[in-house]
Amino acid sequence: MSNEPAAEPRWLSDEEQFAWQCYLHATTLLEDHLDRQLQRDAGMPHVYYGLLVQLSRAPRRRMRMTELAQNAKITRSRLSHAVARLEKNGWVRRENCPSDKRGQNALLTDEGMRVLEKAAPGHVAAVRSAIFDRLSPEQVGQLAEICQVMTEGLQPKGADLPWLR
Amino acid sequence: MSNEPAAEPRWLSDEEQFAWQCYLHATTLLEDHLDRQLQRDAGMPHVYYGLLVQLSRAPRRRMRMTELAQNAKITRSRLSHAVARLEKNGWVRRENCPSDKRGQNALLTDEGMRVLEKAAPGHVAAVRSAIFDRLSPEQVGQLAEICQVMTEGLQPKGADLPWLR
DNA sequence: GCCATATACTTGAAGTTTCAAGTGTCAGGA
DNA sequence: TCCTGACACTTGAAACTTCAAGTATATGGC
Repeated sequence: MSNEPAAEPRWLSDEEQFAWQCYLHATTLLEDHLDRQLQRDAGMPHVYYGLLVQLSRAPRRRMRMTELAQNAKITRSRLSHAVARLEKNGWVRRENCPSDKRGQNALLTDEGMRVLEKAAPGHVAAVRSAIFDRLSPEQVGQLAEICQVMTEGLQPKGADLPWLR
Repeated sequence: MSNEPAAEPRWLSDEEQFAWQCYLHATTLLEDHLDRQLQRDAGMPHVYYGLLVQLSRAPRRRMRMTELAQNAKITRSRLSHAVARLEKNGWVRRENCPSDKRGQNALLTDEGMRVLEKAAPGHVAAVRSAIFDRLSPEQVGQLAEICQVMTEGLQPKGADLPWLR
């Protein structure tokens, strides 16, 4: 009968509102902190660093663009721009995908690997001191569980079709 | 004796690494989701919406720029640009602070209030369906606790001195 | 083979954020 | 009073992200 955004919105309870505020503060402060740390120590923002990490873990240090974007949870467009920048730095290179002429692989160069290895200790230290050195093992488990639930809600079933917009 | 970034970095354990991955995925997907939802339904990104919310809750719907920036956990510079944009939309106005000629108040206009009220239900619904409708009450408490701990680590003691860079 | 549609990726412009540098005001002491 | 340094905020340029549109290849009928 009705197709509207809900007759009466269910507002957040006090507990929920509080948790939401805490969440927003913590996540923005952390992202900010990591961005600054990496920009200072490695010359790139956090997301770009994440891309290098993904590539470093991939089979031959290379990955299809779309797969990389999916793993990093960013749009293809954003990845295109990011790789363009990383390529300019000489940390990543593109190569044509042999099996699909539409496709491109992004691959981590030796220099990119060096940059990554150089930046990693500082980055881990930052993540540690912000989170894992402060939480109990139970809390780490709780955090993982909570985030998994959230991800499920945001990334429907098959998670392939309306992929990110 | 040594002043280096740590002789041997303590890497993350498997559990920690897993939790970290979950965290990154969940937070980027959520921020993305909310940005799109609000951009579509209210014509502004999530952070800007947060600013309007803060103002709507302030005494006379107005607040000093610095205080607003602190509450929202963003830099003053970012706030300046954001308010400039919101002002152009007619949702916020600036006024000189009577007691301090250096200061400015940002204040929510009636139109800004209307936009906010119109957007709020959809936003709450989005937050709900992504988080609070999926977590148990215990998990909500755990999340708040975890985020509080993180925030403490990122926002030192007095939290006023080296305030955000 | 040919067509329609889907997929893989790129591009340019507009919007947002960061960074460094700038203006003007305040507060305390010489 | 006149400094000096701190504070409140702004500004412009560069970097990054988003959005919509574009190119090229693949795939599944017909």
